[in-house]
Amino acid sequence: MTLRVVYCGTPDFAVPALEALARLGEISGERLELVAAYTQPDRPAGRGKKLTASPVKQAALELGLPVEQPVSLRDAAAQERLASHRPDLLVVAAYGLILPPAVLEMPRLGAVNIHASLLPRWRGAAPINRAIEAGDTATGITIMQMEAGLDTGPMWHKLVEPIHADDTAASLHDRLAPLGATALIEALPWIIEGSGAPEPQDDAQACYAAKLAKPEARIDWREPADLLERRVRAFNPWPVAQTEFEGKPLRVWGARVAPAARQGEPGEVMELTGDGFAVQAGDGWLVLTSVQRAGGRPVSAADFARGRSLEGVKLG
RNA sequence: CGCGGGAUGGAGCAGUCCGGUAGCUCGUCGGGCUCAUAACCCGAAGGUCGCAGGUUCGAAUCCUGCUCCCGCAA
Repeated sequence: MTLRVVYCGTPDFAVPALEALARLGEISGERLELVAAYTQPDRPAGRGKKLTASPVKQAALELGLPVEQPVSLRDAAAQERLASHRPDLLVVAAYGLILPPAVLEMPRLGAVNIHASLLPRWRGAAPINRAIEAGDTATGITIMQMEAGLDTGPMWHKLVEPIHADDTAASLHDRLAPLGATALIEALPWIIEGSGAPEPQDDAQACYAAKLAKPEARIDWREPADLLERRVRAFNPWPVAQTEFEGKPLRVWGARVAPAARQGEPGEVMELTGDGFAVQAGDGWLVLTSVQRAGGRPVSAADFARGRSLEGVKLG
């Protein structure tokens, strides 16, 4: 008996699970065969707008898997194409395309999703970032059976991962991505054998992780320092918390909260510290420790402060 | 050919438009002051100004080509 698996994913987060599946070989006495990788179409990206393949596509090609990149799975042609792979199971991780009911019902075992939060908390597109922004002390991975709603399906498995005080979206992502692979492999036997029923989500506990948008990266200095500090971490590595210095964007890669020794205008540079410089926020000071101006590489805020007079300058 | 910024002693920058052998804030090293100090004072070392070519009496500065780094946009 062979279990035919189609993998659907796009960004880096989805790569470890794909590679883990490829390594698996067999599961529950069945031969596991990855028959195709679905990923989003190549997009113009980077300077020069060169067409760029998604991380999942690159990984799939290295694994020698057939790659499919439909623009949508809503139309009959794309669905027929998928059916031609005769999947027994769809494994989905940050794919970025909507899977219509016809697709979810096509494989014998349906579709399972690797989601980077402890559902029902943080359903949606940016669970890692929103967990940090909200100040959660733990998050994790949920393996769930997909249904028509957005991340609403019953849950097969969860693994918890603590969020450290200095975690950025980047560092947390790098722990969750392999954890997602682990969780998937652990849950796979139950899914295949249908042993035990997945646990339904309690909708009353649900909250949504809205997709990140560039405009919200702009720092509003009237907001409290502790929230700004969390956003700095939540928006690293993208879109990166940002303010304005001398009329040009200044990205903030690192910051910490400090009590206000004096009260200034929101955005005003209050004093230089050993590790950077303190800026007046709505409540308390935000000490910037790592910044990057347009055209430059990220530098420590202490370095940035050398060769400029910053005190009294207003950011914003 | 998407738009744009940058490359100057160990670090961060100024100087480039208006060519004339390099400056600032730090760091480092030596000395001094001090009970003491990441504070202060004095002094020193350290740069073929990204690479190659051109113009010129003379190029960090002007022209051409190249390499590398980065912001916007996606």
